[in-house]
Amino acid sequence: MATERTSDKIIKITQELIQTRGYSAISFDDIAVRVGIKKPSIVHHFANKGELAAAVVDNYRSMFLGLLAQSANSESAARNLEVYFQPYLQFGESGNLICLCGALAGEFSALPESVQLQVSGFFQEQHNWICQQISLGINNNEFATGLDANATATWVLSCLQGALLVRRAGGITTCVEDAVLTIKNYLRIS
Amino acid sequence: MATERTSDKIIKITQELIQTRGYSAISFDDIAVRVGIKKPSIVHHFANKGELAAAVVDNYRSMFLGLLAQSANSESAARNLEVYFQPYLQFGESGNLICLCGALAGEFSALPESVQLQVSGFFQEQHNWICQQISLGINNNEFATGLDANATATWVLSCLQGALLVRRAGGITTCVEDAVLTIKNYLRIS
DNA sequence: GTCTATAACTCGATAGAC
DNA sequence: GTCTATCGAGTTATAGAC
Repeated sequence: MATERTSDKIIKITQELIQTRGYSAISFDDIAVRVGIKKPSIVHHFANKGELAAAVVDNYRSMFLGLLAQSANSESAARNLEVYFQPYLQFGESGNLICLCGALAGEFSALPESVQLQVSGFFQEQHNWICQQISLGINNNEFATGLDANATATWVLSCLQGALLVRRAGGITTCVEDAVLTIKNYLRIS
Repeated sequence: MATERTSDKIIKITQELIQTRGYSAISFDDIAVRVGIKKPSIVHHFANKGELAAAVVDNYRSMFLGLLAQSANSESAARNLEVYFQPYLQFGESGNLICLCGALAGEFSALPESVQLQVSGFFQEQHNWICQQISLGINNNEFATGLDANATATWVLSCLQGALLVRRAGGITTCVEDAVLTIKNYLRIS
């Protein structure tokens, strides 16, 4: 395996730091120490903090969509949603990780505009993807009848994001599993 | 009406700032300018930034519980939950406010311990209150049978918190209303 | 591509006058 | 209780050597 590129290491470490501590609370030094370089080397790869954060979110979005394109492309909406739940369940198991964009959403007004746009884009594309799956499940007769695909999709996204928040800050360990079970119950997935 | 005390003004302004920008991104100067005083005057009322934030959350918890004790003490769980939804719906309508503790949860690991304890306490007492209402509604035959009160309560809290996040950061304006409607559907409140 | 050194700034917090 | 003045630490970002 080729040695990981420095810029990729920076992105990976920064993502983890934002997921635990947020954007405003982390510094170039926090990142540099963990990557094993010095502060100015980060600026060589990313012009400033905002550009770095925007690149981190952009990478996260690609990863997320890539996973879905690869593993959630079956004709069963229920099976596709099962894949979708996995990252949330994994973050939940970690105990102190929340969704990257959920963390950034908490301090939204304090973010540089380029980061705000990336975060908004994440939520919108997630919403679109879920919406497509709900529609598929309704047409397939996999899900309960009479569902509003759009409203159901916003709700699914909301309760997964919120579950990670409440799990970590409230110490309520079953949050994500409870959210997933409730979603399945509501959609009538056995 | 008596003139508002400076310490109360500081708490009120700080709450709004955290709800929009988070904890790490705001400074004593941001607060002082809005209150109409200078930085050092804040330290006269609150020894340091952590103590101020802890006081803000403490005040928020009292306000929230006070509202519930006053307006949500009927024998109908459905009616009590209706009161509970109001602050979330109001934050949602504002467009850029989220729950104070939802904002703080996003940067949880970066908070001073005294603030973390307050935030954890908020989520736990909210969870307890909702849990009591769900149990009441089950015993009253107001809600669907077979509900797990504890898991349902975590889910209700999660999806309201998440709805505020997704609403603001994703620009999806119907989020909170969708969450409330879905909760009612799930519990079988007409 | 990484480093040392440092500029320019902002932060939380303190000292002490009024 | 509020102020001016300031400290010391930490911040992003830059300059320039290697």
